[in-house]
Amino acid sequence: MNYMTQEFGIWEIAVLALLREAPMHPYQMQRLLKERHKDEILALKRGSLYHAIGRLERAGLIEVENTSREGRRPERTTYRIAPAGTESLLDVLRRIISTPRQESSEFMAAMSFLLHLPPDEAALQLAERCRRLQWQIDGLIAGLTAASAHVLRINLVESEYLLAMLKAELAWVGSLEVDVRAGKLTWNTEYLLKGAAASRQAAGNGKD
Amino acid sequence: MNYMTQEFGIWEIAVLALLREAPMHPYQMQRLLKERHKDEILALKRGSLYHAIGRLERAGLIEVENTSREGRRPERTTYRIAPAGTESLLDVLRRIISTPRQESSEFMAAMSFLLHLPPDEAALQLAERCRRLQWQIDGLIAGLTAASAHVLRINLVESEYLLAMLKAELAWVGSLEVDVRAGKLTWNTEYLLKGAAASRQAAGNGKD
DNA sequence: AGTCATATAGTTCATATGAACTATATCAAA
DNA sequence: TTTGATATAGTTCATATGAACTATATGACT
Repeated sequence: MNYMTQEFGIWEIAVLALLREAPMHPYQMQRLLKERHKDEILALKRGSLYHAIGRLERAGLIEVENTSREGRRPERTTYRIAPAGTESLLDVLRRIISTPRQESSEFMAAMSFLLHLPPDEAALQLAERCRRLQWQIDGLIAGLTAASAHVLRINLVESEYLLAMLKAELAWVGSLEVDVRAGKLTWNTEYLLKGAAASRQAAGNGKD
Repeated sequence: MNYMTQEFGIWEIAVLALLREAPMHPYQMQRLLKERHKDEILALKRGSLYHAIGRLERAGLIEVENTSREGRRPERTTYRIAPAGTESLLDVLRRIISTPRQESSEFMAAMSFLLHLPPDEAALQLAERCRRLQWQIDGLIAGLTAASAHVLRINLVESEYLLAMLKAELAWVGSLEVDVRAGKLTWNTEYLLKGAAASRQAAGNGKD
């Protein structure tokens, strides 16, 4: 009933979704995703496409329809989705939507170790992030406004989501910066690093 | 001035940050991160730690302090941070904080292809996600409240960030579900898939 | 005394990733 | 007409990832 639903990456989902529209060859998938600006938003690296296709084929989720050649260009292999592929696609979509997962982000890591920067430096970088988030938001809004004239809303939900998340992040980062600048949140890097080491030693350098 | 600042993963940052507190061996890093619940929030897989350490050592950012052995257990190698390591750590932190990056998430991919599910099914899964997000939020708030009694706020910022993001996601997913349930946002999967294929063919099956 | 779970400490290996490369065709400008 | 940019279409290969494995020690419980 579910085939290999676990090990799905983003490329696998994209490939199955595209092949559900019509059979096509890998290069066409790239063009289509680019045309629809999904490549930026999903951060797809083209080099990984052919690997994903290989995996899907081995799993029996897609099939070769035919191979053709124009002039002396490389051969084009056209794929189509298999019935199992459609089922798998819907399975993963259901699972991903229903089940939030803790995906690790660089920024969370940086926040985890924020105390390594002195407060004034931290405030500076946070302010810069705010500026760039605002640019991104402005750009995204412009794009959404332009697109909504000729694209159905269902095809823009991922951008709406991204926009909501960027706005929330901007608000949070902004408020953190304010707290740091106002001294409402502050710290002493030297002290914390020494302190942590000392308390660990006091605790017998071992178990908590 | 900046050494290999680009290819830093989350493990690299964690290792440098920990070694800045005191020299220690890899296993102790794991324990410390677990003790501080950073491992969950950063989604660190322990198998990758030793690889990260190898890279950092080759890059000259950390150094072996000594190796010891207790009984017949495997050897423990204690590392310390090199001056270049401290600089690199601060460099990456500054860069990551100041520069938002589009990191690709599963959920964004699912939203990109939401039209593959029929609207009522989509609403169902979105509702389930809301429920689980709410649990996560409740748990996180409980954890934060408990921790704030004996942990400095600077050591909890990443959880505050996560909380803000989860709340924003819950709000957005909730409003999307409402829109779908109310028919304010709806779609016809069959029609859209056929339509997309047809319009591509009309456009000469090629360049846009 | 024996078994079971857990902590200690790290290694191996199959698989995944993505930057760079290969090679041709086409069109525009100089 | 030669150069240079871009589109076409996919492959290679060094490196990264992480699940599973190795092997001992310790304490708990039966």
